[in-house]
Amino acid sequence: MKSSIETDSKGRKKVFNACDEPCAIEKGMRLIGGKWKGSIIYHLKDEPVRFNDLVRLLGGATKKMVDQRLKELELEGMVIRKVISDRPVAVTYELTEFGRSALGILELLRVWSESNDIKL
Amino acid sequence: MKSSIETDSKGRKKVFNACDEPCAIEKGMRLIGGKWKGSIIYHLKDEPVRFNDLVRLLGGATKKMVDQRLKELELEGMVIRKVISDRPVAVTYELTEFGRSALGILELLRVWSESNDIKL
DNA sequence: CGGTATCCTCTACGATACTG
DNA sequence: CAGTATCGTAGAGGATACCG
Repeated sequence: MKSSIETDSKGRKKVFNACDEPCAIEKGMRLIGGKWKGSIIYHLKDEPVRFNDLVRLLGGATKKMVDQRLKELELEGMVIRKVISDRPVAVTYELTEFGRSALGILELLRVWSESNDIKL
Repeated sequence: MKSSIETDSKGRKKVFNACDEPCAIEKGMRLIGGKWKGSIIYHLKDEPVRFNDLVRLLGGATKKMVDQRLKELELEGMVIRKVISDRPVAVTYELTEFGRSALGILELLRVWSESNDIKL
């Protein structure tokens, strides 16, 4: 098990441990966890979707949130942004192959989550 | 699509939309997402584990964090706390059937996450 | 339409010390 | 050993307004 120690500006220490198996889970969670992220990917499963449509589909997320998540997803290589036309401006987002490879997990999660009703 | 509006103490409004499919994903994420939660469940997959062992296994999580997550997991019915002995105090945590039912998702997530190396 | 820019709040996470 | 208590901070999330 590797570990590293960093010291912040106030001289406080932070320990980063690199355990292997479970950290793969933490890492994966960072990719598809986080608010709205999984939902966004799931909404793109069938076809490209335009920005404002996505905002509406998510129902409750602000533009800013969706925008942020989309940028993360783009950086991670899960989503591609495409400009369809200027004047009027039109942009769509679609999944990459990598993004598509996450759908299995999300589908499983969705089914599992629906099959039992935990209140919050 | 149902939606509700709440007003907080400062008179600010919050809109809660109840979309169906993707919200199942958000709901599921609340159960197994969140820092360390997935990892904790995954560490309990084979056998009951004692509190401090869990803390060590996670490598990097503080007692407080582990304690908090375990309490959430207990409330959600995914984990059971068992007092093995007093003097010396010994407690173990193990998965319920429900908790076990989440292992498939986590295993899939782990494999997926390991099979591609996204930095951060 | 597809975003930015601002501002604000709350809570999640963490370091550390202490207890039965 | 298995927690609780305290205190602190960064940043995630959100309401709202504005822009090309």
